[in-house]
Amino acid sequence: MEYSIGEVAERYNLTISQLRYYDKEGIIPNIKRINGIRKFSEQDIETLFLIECLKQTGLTLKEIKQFVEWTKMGDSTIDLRLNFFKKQEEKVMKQIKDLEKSLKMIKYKCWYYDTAKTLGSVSELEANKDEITPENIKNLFDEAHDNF
Amino acid sequence: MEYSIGEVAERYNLTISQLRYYDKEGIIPNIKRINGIRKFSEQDIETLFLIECLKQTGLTLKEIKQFVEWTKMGDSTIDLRLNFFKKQEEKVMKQIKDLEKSLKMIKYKCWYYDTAKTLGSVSELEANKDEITPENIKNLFDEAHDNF
DNA sequence: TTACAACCTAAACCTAGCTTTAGGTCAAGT
DNA sequence: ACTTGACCTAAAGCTAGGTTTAGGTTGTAA
Repeated sequence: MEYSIGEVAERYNLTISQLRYYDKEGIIPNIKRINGIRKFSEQDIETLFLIECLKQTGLTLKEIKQFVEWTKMGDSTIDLRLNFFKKQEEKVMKQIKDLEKSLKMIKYKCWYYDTAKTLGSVSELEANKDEITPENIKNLFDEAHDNF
Repeated sequence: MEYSIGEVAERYNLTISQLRYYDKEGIIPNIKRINGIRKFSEQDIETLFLIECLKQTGLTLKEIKQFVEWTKMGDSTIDLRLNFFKKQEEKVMKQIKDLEKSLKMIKYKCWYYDTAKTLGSVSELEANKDEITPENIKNLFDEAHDNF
C-alpha cells in the first residue's frame, strides 16, 4: 500500500509540514514520488515509527539522520549502528530511572498539597511536618533527592 | 549556609548563565543579594532541585514559573498546585510507559545489528529473519509497535 | 594598592524544530 | 470549463532555552 502525506500525518499524529521537514532534512530516505507527489510505503512508515521512538528518547534529528546515513551505506556500518543502539539503550535506561526519581518528588508534592488542603494551610502543615509525614512519604522525598 | 552562583552551578551541573537566566525569568523567587551579588540559600537550592525535576518531566520554564507564582500567592492556590502535580503525575507515568516501549524497540535493534554483525550482512539476516528471530525478540518488536 | 578572579547587567546572538506564507500544480467532481 | 481540495516549493518567521559579548563592579591575596 501507498499513502499520501495527508494520510500519514493523520494516522500517526504528525503535521504535514513536519513530514515535509523530515523529508527535506533527509531523514526519511528515498520517498517515492509520482508527479512530484510523495507516496509513503510501509517501509517509510516503519522508518517514521523508528524516528518517533528515537526522538522520544531525546535524540536530535541530526543524530537520527546520521543513523539513516549509515543504513544507506550498507554492511560496512553495521558496527556503528550496533554501537549507536547500545549507547542509546544505556541512555534510555538512565532516563527511565531519572523519571522514576522525579515521579517520587511529584508524588511527594501530591501528598504535600493534599495534606495542606485538608489542614487548610501550608503553614499549618509546615509547623509540624515531621510528625505529620508518614514514613513512606518521607521515603519518597529522600529517594527523590538521592545523589543530589 | 549561603552559596555563590559559581558554587551552585558547579555543584548541580548547571551553567552560571542558566542560573542567571532562571533568575531573570522569575523562576527562583527572591534570591538574596549582597552588594548586588546573589547568595543562594538552602531553600533556593531546594527550589532549584524541584525545577530540575519538573524540567526533566518536560514542563516548560513558563509552566514552572506559573507554579512558582502560585506558591508566592499563598494558601488560596493550594488547590491549583495540587492539581498541577496530580496532572504531572499522570503525564510522567505515561512518559515512563512510552520510554519503556521505545526501549523495547532499541533492544530489538541491538539484537538485529548484533546478529547482522555475526552473519556478516544485513541481507543475510533479512533473508530468513523469521526463522532466525527468537520468540522473545519478536515480542520486543511487537510490543514496541503496540497502538501504532 | 594593585592585580586578578568571580561576580554583575543588558543586549545581541544562536540552534533546533517546526510553522506560516506566498505562489503554483494537478486530479476529480459538477 | 471550472472550481475545489490536496498536494508542491522556497523562504521567511517563530519560540524556547539558553550562550556570548561588552563593559563594568567587587572582594581578596600578595
